[in-house]
Amino acid sequence: MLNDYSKEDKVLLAVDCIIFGFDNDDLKVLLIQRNFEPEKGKWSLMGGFLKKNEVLDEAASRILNTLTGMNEIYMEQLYSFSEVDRDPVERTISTSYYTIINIEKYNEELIENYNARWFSMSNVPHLIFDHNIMLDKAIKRLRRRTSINPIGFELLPEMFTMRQLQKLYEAILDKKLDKRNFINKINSMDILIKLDEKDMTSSTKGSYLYKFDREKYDKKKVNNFYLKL
Amino acid sequence: MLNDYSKEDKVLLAVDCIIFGFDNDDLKVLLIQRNFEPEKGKWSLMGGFLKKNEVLDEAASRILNTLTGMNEIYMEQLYSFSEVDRDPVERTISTSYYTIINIEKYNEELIENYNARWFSMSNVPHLIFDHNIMLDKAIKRLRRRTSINPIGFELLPEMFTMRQLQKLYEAILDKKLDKRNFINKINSMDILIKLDEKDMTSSTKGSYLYKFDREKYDKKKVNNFYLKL
DNA sequence: TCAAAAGTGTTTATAATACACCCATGG
DNA sequence: CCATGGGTGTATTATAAACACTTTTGA
Repeated sequence: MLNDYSKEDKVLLAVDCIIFGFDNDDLKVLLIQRNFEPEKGKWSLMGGFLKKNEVLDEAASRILNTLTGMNEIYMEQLYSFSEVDRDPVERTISTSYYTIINIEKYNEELIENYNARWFSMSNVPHLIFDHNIMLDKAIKRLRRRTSINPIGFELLPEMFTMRQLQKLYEAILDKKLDKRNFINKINSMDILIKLDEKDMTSSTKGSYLYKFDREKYDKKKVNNFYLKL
Repeated sequence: MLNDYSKEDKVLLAVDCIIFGFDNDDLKVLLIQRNFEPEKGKWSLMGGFLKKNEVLDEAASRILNTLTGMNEIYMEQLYSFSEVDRDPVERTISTSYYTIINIEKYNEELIENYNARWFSMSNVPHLIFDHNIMLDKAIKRLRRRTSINPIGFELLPEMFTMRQLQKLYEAILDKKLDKRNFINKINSMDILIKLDEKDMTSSTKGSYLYKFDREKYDKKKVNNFYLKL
């Protein structure tokens, strides 16, 4: 008995990227308007096909880079979608990835090439194929993750105020959080450094700036600290 | 601009199944000893290739059925593994699925055809390819899931004692639980029906039998009740 | 001087954990 | 009559949630 790989069916393997962004207020998702068939003119997630010598993580990064010009952004694998007719052209399996990026750091030009636009999560259009399902799964996963692992490093300026951080969490979780409870919680994790500087742009009083303590963060991450919000 | 699918690389897409079982004491995993190349004679997860007109979930069920004869078992997609050289014969992506079954319900004959054996989790051999990594990811996921969603329906006889249920949780989580706290926790979920019958096999006093209240369970499941153990 | 956002602690409620003794029965 | 596993409740601790007033300063 021998496994003869040659008689097995091969398939196309696509990678679709759910790119979340945060603009100080709102959680948004980056969508492209397809200027190619099938479904030309419709909105869609950015995607591409896995190449022969590429692992899925690399493909996801490549696709993110193609659209935004960004590099070295952590992307997390979400799920593999395999409905037989999900792509009308040809049988295609899609492994989806998601990430959340700083909305101000993308490359405008690149985005324009793809007719890309940021959409508020409350205002997402109908997407091609099963992309709405992917997006829905991604936001649920992002919320669950946010409650377990602190996020934010990549999504905020190097220095940020507690208020910005809180707004990020509120945008992801889609609920208001109590200011005092939030600060207590974050402080109890002990992974931020409070700076002497203040950010004066948001109020007359100004608010203290913080930065992440990467070292402490890495040490604690090992045990996956649990953050309930 | 048009997407020409024909110039894209196609790949083999495998599905590997992590089949956990529970034998009243121990959490085990079902492995096969390969009687085919590559890696003939070595231990491995049961797997197969996705067929042209099959979705991944179906492939996973088919593979489980081939090995155990079992049907209609819920399998959960775990992760897609894509290292370029993970399979030495040919580029193969593998989407892994896991499940946990009642160890007494499998079909002996089928299992023998595949030289399959149940291994205690504490005693897993070296597996081919990246299968040890898959297994590790699966057990972690199973543990996390167990803390969030009650499991057990499919893994226990229709009627079971609190002690059996506790042992199942202990086997999955790999830690001892307090008897009284466990019962309180389970009761607070309010998804079990306590029967008048007792199971007399495990002690002289006998212990009450319970069964799942499927209706209540389905109602509550919607909100994903949280069970911390 | 006032509007707008920042900063700050305590109390209450809920959830998790720790813990020990009696019960029933077959051998 | 005793060894074995089954059954039961409370007190303590830890975590989460609710809650309101004062501060600063530029316009």
